[in-house]
Amino acid sequence: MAVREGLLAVLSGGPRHGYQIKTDFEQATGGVWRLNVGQVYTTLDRLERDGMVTLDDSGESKVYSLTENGEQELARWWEAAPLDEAPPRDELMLKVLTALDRGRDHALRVIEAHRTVLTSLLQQRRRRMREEGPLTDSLATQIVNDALMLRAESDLRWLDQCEARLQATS
Amino acid sequence: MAVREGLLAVLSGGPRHGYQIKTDFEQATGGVWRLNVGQVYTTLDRLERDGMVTLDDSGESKVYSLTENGEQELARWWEAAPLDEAPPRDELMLKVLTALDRGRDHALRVIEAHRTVLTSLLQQRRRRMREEGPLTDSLATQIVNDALMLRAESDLRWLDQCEARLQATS
DNA sequence: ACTGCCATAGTTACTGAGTATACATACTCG
DNA sequence: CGAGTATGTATACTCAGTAACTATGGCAGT
Repeated sequence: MAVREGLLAVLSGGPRHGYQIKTDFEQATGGVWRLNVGQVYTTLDRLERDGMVTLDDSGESKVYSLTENGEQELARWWEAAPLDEAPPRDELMLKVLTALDRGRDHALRVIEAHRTVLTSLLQQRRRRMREEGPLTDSLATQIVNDALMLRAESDLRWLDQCEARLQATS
Repeated sequence: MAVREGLLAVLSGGPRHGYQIKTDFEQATGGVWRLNVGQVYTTLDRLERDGMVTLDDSGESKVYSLTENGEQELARWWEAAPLDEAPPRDELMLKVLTALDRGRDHALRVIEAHRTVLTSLLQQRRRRMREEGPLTDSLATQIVNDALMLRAESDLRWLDQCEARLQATS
């Protein structure tokens, strides 16, 4: 349920219609998260049903606006940190864990393969960031790239740690 | 599509029935990822439809086994690193990005709130890991905890970096 | 012996996330 | 002027995930 709140956030900048919400959302995320139009409209339908937005159908196009409820919901989302939530299912983690079930050696191979790819991916991103980033990228894009790189670094560190733990038990 | 492959991975350990697949999967992930039974069976239905597993209905309970196709698919999944994939939608990132759209100050408040919570969460996990971990936890649980802590650290570093970038543009 | 609880085993119906595609109109570039 | 592209909306579909139900067998306590 993140797109839902994302759309509310866009609408907090003022009423707009579906297509515009989509493009605004994509721009806010520096273009990394594309939205399918269909998803926007169905999500808006649900938001309307739940009293978070209202629809003005009278003009040419359908214009959505935030309601009081919607604003409160949005404010809660921005403030609230997800303390108790179950950790998001992570594909890399799942791969290693299931591979581990099939034996230490298999897990080590999976770790190695992913480390190689992740490393080169990270280097590419670093280079791109150094060369073009500061000149061409918006603040949003820079922030997104920071996140992607830090995430990749953290994944790599984790792979190393997994390997260490596996070798300790051999 | 991670549960799908997760179930295949469990089945690669030998034929078993739905409920057992569920419990095995949960055990493999150190108990952090619970599966709803319904999801297991519907996913197995799709896997059967796609020729990844076969169902033996003759006995008391329904026993699923991997097919050739299923094994190949699974091997591909374990080997292949997701190079070109779109970055996973991350709730924290989305919060900060949309908040940024509503103004620098708002973004700074959101960052600050999340940093506080994340920091204490991380400390809790660190303490738990130091005190109980090595004695009671399985290898899977330890590995999962590693991932959660590294992820939290990376998120914190990212929040710091966001703040720095925001203050640089003020 | 009975009762209630828990684990095992499976089914069904539902919501929500996400994709593909169809169908308009309008602008714009060669 | 026509082809392509941007804007705008709608609908049908698959997959992910949850809730709630049935049913059976064991076993713990009274």
